[in-house]
Amino acid sequence: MRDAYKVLDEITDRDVVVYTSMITRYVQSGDCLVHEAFDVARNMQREGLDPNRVTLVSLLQAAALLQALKEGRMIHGYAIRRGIGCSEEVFETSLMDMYIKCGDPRTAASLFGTIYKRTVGSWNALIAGHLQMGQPLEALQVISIMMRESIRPDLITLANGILCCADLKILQIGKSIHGYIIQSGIQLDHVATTALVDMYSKCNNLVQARILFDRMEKRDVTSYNVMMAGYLQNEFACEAVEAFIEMVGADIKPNVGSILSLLSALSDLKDVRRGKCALGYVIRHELDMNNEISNQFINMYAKCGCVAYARQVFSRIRYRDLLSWTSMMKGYVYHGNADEAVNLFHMMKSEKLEHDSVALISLLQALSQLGCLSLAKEVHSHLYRVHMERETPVINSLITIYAKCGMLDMARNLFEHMTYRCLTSWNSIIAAYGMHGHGIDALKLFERMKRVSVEPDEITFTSILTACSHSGMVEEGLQVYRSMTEEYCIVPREEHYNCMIDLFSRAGRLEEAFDLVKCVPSRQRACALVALLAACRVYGNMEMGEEIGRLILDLEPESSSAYALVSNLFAEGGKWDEVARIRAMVTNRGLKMTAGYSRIELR
DNA sequence: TTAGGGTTAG
Repeated sequence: MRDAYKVLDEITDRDVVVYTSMITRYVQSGDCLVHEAFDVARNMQREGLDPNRVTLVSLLQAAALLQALKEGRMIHGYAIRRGIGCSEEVFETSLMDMYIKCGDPRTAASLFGTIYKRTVGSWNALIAGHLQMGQPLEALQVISIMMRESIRPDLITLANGILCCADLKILQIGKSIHGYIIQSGIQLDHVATTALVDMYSKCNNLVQARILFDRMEKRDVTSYNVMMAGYLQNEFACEAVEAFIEMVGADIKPNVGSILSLLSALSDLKDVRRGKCALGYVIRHELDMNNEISNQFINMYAKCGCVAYARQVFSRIRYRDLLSWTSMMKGYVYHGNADEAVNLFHMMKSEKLEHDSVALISLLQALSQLGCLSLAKEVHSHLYRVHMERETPVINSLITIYAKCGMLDMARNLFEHMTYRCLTSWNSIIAAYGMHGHGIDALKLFERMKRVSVEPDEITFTSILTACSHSGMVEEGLQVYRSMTEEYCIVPREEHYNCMIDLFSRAGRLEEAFDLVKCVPSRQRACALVALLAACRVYGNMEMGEEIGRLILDLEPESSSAYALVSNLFAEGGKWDEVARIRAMVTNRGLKMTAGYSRIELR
């Protein structure tokens, strides 16, 4: 390239064409030499030569590559003054492209209207502009208008269409675009195939995504990252890790995105061992341990129960951003160390960092654990000062904290005055009534929610069933349970079984409860068994109680509370030999019995 | 062409 420049120097009679070809070459050379294009243009002007349309198109491309909006605007202004390229498709499309890549898609969209004869290129630029503005639906509409005007889309149009469908999770249109590509014999390229993999996995069609991924001739970091993200979105963390291993095995160097997805998968799997390996990998391969990656390490360690490691990573970050603070706070909340989370919030404020609604949510969760009503009220009034009173997730957290602190009226009031109620808002208020033993009100809210066409999810049912169980509403609970499985086709999870077992147990229907326990996978059975054991004591069914007691001890031989429960049961039945035997087991295993406590602030 | 902290239950 430099040699070519020397050649130019040697040409004594330089004209616009020579200069323009130099500029074009610099633009095509790649990122590091692009800025030289502007130098050549300046030299050209110094020699009194005026750039022509081709020169300006190349310079616009340079501005787009360098995201140099200022230079791009200057070129645009120059073109207007000299009347170059106005209403010409190629020139206007280059202008649109420049504005979009420089982050000003609005100007690009307004330029579209001035083009006299539009070609696919100009339509594509408009579509790209909408996509960049985060308007995938508008982009799709442009594609359909374009098709109606009988303009044949090219692969770029179609790939952008696929991206829109991925964003909007519209499988049907995505599939029809894929079908159109096959029918019209357009050869799929690497970028379009990657977009298809992304679209199918975002639309939960992982099988099709993997088929396309496997058919790719050459896979790169991006295609692997897309596949990993697909697995993660569909809760296949194990497969995401395998894809990462496969990528490294194929000698493809992971980038920041790959590491972020890997850490996300490992935190889902709670696999701290491989999490530590990931840290080793980042250090060995001198990957930039930037905030993005550090924050994700904090999340991973916290999710795996290693809050101390998370704190170490947090402490080593030189310039902590909002995400670092919130991730660490969330880690503490997750492990019930709410005091430390509140401390962190204060430390963050003392470092003059502005919080956002997400940080406030973590703070509210911590305050909720501490039963700290006064501070929650402070947060509530603060929301109005900073105009966050309409932020649904924060209000949902407030509903929960008010309910947990005994202020059900306040929770209801917040709920009724919300501008927008999402599914979580309904779940929160139903849970609020449930925890106060107002089963009938919870059911009424459930009916109202259905009337306004909000589809309940598994959490809604957990809350409703808990509410029924706390209010002793066995028949209603059974009806809700049936509607969950039959009407809403929700497969009951462990928590639903536990609710039902609790419901039967409290009502003294011990046999039915015991039958249901058998549906829970044995590893997760302990919780249900404890509830049933308590019921056996209340209803004096010592025979079943003893059987359950033995089952609990088999399942949790290291849990001191399990021994306490079983020993109490035998004590009540006067079986002092058994009591002594269990006490001896506790001593032999070196376990200690600890007393429980609860904490709440008085109003 | 990809990727990051969000509310609810138990």
